[in-house]
Amino acid sequence: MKYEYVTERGSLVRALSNLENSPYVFLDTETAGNRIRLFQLGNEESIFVIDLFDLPEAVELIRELISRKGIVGHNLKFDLKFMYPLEIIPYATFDTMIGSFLLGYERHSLSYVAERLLGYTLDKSLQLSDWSRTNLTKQQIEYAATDVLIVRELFAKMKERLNSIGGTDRGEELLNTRTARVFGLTNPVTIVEMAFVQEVAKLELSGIPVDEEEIERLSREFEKKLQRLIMDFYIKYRIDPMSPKQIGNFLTRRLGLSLPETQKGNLSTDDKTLAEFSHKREVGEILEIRRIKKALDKLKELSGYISKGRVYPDFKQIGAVTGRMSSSNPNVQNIPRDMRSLFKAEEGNLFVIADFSQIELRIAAEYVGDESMLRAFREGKDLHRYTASLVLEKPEEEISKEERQLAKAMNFGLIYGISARGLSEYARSSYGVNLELDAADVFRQKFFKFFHAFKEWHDRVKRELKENKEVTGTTLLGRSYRATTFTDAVNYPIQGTGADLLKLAVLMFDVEMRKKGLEGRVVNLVHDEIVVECPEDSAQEVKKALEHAMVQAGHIVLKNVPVEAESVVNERWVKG
DNA sequence: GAACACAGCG
DNA sequence: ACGCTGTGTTCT
Repeated sequence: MKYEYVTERGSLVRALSNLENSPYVFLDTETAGNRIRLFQLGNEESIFVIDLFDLPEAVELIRELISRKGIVGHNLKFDLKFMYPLEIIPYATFDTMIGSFLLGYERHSLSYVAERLLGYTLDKSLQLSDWSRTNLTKQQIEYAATDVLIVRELFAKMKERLNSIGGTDRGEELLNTRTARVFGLTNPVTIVEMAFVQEVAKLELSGIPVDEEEIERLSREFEKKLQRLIMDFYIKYRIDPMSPKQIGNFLTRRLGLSLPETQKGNLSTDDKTLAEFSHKREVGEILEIRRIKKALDKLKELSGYISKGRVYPDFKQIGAVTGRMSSSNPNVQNIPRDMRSLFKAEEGNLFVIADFSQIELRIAAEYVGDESMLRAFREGKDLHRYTASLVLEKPEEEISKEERQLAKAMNFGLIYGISARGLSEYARSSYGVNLELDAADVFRQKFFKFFHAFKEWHDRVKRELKENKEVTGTTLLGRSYRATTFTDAVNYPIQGTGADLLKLAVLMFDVEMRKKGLEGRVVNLVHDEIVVECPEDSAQEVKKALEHAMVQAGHIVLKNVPVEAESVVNERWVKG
């Protein structure tokens, strides 16, 4: 393999000028301790391994080069998180790991993808070797160069495959972006995901500010409270309230409750099952203990990750096959609504909090082209109320709260692949609406009579699934997935298009902020919601920029239905 | 250590 | 009924 180990100023200058001949460079880094030791940069002909221990001044030159070049690498989030603090910011990004996700491969490590696409077997044992030693071994340097070589070959293959993904007439605007032009990409969702890598790196570097004192105070308070409740419960009943098994037996024997069975034949004691018995003292006590326990778990989770007043979660850019992100360590996408006030902007800053309203239903209406639902959205109707009035055949003004809830269950069922049984179950457990099975079926049929395009869509998916055992779902920006069950097949394009839209909105927000010279950073993303932290003086302008970006993104993805974003400015992460 | 149960979110 | 992650118990 041809590569050059660069440790002197003269060869550095030659190397970097050699890299000028292409709009992008292949890049990898090796880190020692907390910083970058090696920069491996390559083009189609050459690979240079630049040692920052010998050449600290290379940072300036690399910064200048990279600010004008796209970079191609595997899992670039990792490298970018070291590069951003050095103010090395690429002009565009292409990540072969993200490519692997988009092409639906089952694993995404460089070695797996190289094996799968190139037939190579990689030895990664040197990855964890000592990169801080003064003199690196020849093997280490060669190993460092190899990754870039592999990525270079992967890029060509992957780009071709990604560009051959067809099947969308949306997002033509995206062909004019840096990412599309630099790398020659044509599939809109590929363009979005490749550009989005930088957003995820920034998001992780930003972290989220928390009210540390309040979290610690509540932790202590809840800890004490829980200890007491558990102790009292045990003394009274000689039962461990943390054990579902013991609770199941206890409630059956002592209170004579007949509980349904779980998957493994135990007695179910979950919240939904116990809800109807909550008036009984023992059940009430269990539910109270569970409530406190859950809150304490979340407090502990958060407090274990606080560093200088912020938590720094890991975000997976593609955490679900649908393209949604996920968050962990800590998970900041499942914070209980009544605990969100524990997130507090830094002194002098405020949060701007915005979400898309009823976005999945709007997407569904457009996706299947259901004229009656599209019309309802265009007329600004409350869709749940509207559905209730159609199905129950009475004016919208006369729809009760409970009836609206029922219709809401039906509308959601539509997105998840409705069944009469599912509807009946869901209506009861989530909304406390009692609905017999045959009544549910009548409603379901009526529902499909009014939203006829949904009926046709469901039938088409069922038929195709029967014939081919699988159906390829495609989002409005061209993300695709092979579904093997009906519910997956109908849910994927809807949830997936929602993911497309959120990511595009964040990218457009970034552009908007730059254009207006505003300061502010995205600190959390929760599927249809964007949380930004910015200086308090500019919060109103940032709010406008965010709303604008979200609606503009909406116009790119959805052509036949209005998209609405609701936003507030607040010191804490609450909308009220 | 894996599988399950439970609970939080969209 | 769709998509996630964290914690604790229970089973192997």
